[in-house]
Amino acid sequence: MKVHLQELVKAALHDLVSAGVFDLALPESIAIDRTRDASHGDFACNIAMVLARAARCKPRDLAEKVVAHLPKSDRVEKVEIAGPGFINFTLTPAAYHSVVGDIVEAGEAYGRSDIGAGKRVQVEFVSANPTGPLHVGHGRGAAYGATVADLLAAVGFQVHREYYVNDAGRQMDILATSVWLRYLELAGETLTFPINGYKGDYIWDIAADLHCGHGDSYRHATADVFNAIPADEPAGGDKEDHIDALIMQAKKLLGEEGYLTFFDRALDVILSDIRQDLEEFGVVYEEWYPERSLVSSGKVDAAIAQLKKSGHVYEQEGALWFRSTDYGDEKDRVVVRDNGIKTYFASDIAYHWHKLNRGFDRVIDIWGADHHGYVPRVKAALTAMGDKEDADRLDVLLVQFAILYRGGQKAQMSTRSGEFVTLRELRDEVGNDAARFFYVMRKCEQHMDFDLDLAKSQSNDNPLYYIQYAHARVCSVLRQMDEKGLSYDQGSGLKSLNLLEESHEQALLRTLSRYPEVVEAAALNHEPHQLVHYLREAANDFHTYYNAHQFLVDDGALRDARLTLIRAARQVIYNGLGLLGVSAPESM
RNA sequence: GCCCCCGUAGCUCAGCAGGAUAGAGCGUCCCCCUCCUAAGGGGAAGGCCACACGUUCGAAUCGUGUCGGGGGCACCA
Repeated sequence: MKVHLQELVKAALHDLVSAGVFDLALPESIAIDRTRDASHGDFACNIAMVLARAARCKPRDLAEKVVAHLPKSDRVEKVEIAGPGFINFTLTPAAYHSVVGDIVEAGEAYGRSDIGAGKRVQVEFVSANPTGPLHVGHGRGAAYGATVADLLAAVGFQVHREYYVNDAGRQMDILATSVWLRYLELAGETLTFPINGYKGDYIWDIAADLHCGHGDSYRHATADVFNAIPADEPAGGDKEDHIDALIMQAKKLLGEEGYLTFFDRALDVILSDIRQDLEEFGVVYEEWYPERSLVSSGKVDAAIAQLKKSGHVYEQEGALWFRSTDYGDEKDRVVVRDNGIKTYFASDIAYHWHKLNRGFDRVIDIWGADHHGYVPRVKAALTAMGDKEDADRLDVLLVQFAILYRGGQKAQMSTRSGEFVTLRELRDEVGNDAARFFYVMRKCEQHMDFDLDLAKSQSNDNPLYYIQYAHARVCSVLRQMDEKGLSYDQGSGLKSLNLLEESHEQALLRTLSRYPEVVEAAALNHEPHQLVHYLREAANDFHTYYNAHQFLVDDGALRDARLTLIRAARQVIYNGLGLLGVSAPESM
């Protein structure tokens, strides 16, 4: 529709210029916007104000000339000039009636498009360290990432969803060591658990499982384990030195094979738990990309070599530094520590470098907002290694924290304390639908207060129920129709749409026609919340209509028309909820 | 100190590639079922869009600065 109006205006301007009325360059694009107020018609064009200066003409006069030269269109009922020089278009009812046909014809595909033109987009999200169950902070990234990915797929992008598994590095060693220490306790040893170890119940579970399977074969006396280990923090030492020494001790006492038994089991159990959790949440991936494969295949070394080749690398005090300040970072960053261990930054560079070389047109990372300082240095490295355009293909979307409130009380979410609220607990409490919906209700850069009581409430306070109820209500009407022995004929309904003359019907039609634009905007701007708000409006239009008019009327043609309309509304709500990963119940 | 996000109705938030009287939900106050689920609908009250300058025909929207809230600034991952 917008395109149609743009063409009309363009044609009018072309006429005016070629007739020599104005001497100006035709604008690249002509803005046609939905009006906010129905008294301004359906669409408005501001072109007269934009061109007024160049045309040396008052906006309203210019607008009048444009209107006079507009080609005729059967979809436009009237054109008015208003305010400072807006050209307002009011569409004919027939123009809106065609929307119903479009929806009926497209069904579940209504709202989908191919503007993505099959371009390959990778969306990497969650990627939480496999050191414990997902908590509610990860949940927001999961819901947001999954929805953004689905939206992009809906508008024609070829989407590759990926979870980067940080299964190498120090945190994993701390995990393996934590499990071993718990195992020792189960085997009968008495020890003081390190302050920096993982203390969650799931560590005990994994340890118990291993103790069950292997008995005491990995048992060592506490005295040997803690022999020559520097003191932990409560004892006046450094907690980092303490845990690092314990890791070394575990590797030494257990040997490579024994150590890997603990390491692999912990990783397996936790990763499959995460995978299952996400699957139950409706979040699935095309690929789980292990950091270990990056290391073992030599990609990290290759990346470092590439970085060296760029000339932006130097050695200082035994460490290898990347001069990221050359690219506007505030300080240089270490890539290889003086003890020879590569930093997390090194594998991250390698991962992203490799990602950009995997043939994606666009790469989207979804990170927690606490990582924002990381963006410039990753981009700096990619720019140094390739060219600027490579780095520009990477979009990093930062998701702010979600804070849970239960009865006004803030919930803990520290992975280390063992007293966090897990995603699974949240899902059990409010259900998958409410969790998915509430997480994407706010734009991602907005700090979010997640009100558990509201998400659980089955009342009109809860926007999710309001939308789902609209869907269920249509289903209910159709059930009533059967019970009353009334007939419905879609073909007749489509032919009788001209009977839909009520203002409520016009309003609903107008809203339904917007759906494809909303999906497109939500996808391209990575803003699922736009779809949430739209669905609420659509549900509102439907509920209002429901209250104002009877659908199951005696007049067969009118009944067919109205039922066709509300079935179209149901389809749009169904499609929209589907994109949000939320169910559309047939009865409530 | 530097960087990121936020500051719109009592509360939670839309609106922000500039546009015509600033919107919704909740809460408050009225009203609507002999009728397809009242888990609904209609109406009222409620705002110097944090503040100040600037750009513009036009600023909640763009720019700069100030103030307030949240977060981040390791040879950790």
